[in-house]
Amino acid sequence: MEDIRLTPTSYVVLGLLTQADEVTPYDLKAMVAAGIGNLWSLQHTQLYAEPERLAKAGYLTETREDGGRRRKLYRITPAGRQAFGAWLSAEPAGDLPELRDISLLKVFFGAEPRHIATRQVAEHRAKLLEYQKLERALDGAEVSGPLLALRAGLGHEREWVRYWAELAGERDDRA
Amino acid sequence: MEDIRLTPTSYVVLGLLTQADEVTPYDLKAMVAAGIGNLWSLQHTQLYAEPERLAKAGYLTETREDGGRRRKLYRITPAGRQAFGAWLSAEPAGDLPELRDISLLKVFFGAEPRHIATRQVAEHRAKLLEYQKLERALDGAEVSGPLLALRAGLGHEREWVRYWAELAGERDDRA
DNA sequence: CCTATCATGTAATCCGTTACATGATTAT
DNA sequence: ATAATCATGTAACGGATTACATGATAGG
Repeated sequence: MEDIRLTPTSYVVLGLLTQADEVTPYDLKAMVAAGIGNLWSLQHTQLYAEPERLAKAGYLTETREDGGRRRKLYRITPAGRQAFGAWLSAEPAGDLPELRDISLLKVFFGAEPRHIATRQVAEHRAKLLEYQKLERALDGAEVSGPLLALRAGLGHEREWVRYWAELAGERDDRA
Repeated sequence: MEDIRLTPTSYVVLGLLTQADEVTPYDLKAMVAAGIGNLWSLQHTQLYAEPERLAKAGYLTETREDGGRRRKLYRITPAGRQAFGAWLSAEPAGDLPELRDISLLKVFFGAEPRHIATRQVAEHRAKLLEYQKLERALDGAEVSGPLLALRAGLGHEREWVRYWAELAGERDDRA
């Protein structure tokens, strides 16, 4: 039973496992894609490595299928639930997120904004549409964590569209 | 002369070096703090490691002071300028930035939003004020990369304030 | 049948973080 | 003087990415 440091990646995995029964890394991949991936994405290889790490520390159990592919199956343990619950209700640390946007980095360093902006507007508009579709899908259901998070995404995508549109000279007054 | 992969960190360092003559890692630290750090921060240790890496690959030259502390001094080479220029004018890859906000992650997974939101509003308001002060400092100067990047920061901070204020039940209609 | 794409994984590399450490300045 | 903070680094570790690889399934 090793002692490991829990990272955001760990909590994403633990969080998903609290909502599922027993899953394979591939299931996790699908779950990530279905939701949190939009705000905190993970490479598929991490979805193999991280559960293994968590299992070694006692937060998950690892079993293998008997027949066929003998895939690995993970399930959260009480210790895992406990650790996740503790994190969930703990005060988040005080550091604010950074934009860390490559395009913006280039603008900062003097890249021609117009060109970059035109493409960025298009991409952010596409993302915005995707989110709006997702929002409609959640319409009617009661307010949930995923819905609240989605709304944050919507707000920021609108802001990106507004920002890049202005830089592109589009003067779009309504995102 | 090793062959290295250039990361965003590399470009931040290269970019700063195009604007300065000869600097120590500590100078870099100050330069990062003065601006770029708001959208892409770096640990101080990276400001020791990364220039070394870049120097080994021929993008920087490394010299040492003769007297006193014998600090390391870095200067960008033509190869460095070339690499930076190429990156700057290259089409940014298509992947959009993610929010990657721990507080939002907790909300997604069902943490009580009200409590988290109250604190987040305060912190984002503080950041917003800081940006507004910075903006005033740049007032009058012509439009520059840093100013444009700052405006992106302002927009997103306003959006965060709006978002968290609503979750906190503040109903603030004007960020 | 053959070819893409999906599903499932392992291994190596390496960048970034964490931990540690100490010399120089400034404040009290 | 002494404490505190600033300045300047080194070393180890580990999580995340990259590269590689192969079995299953579906489409043509």
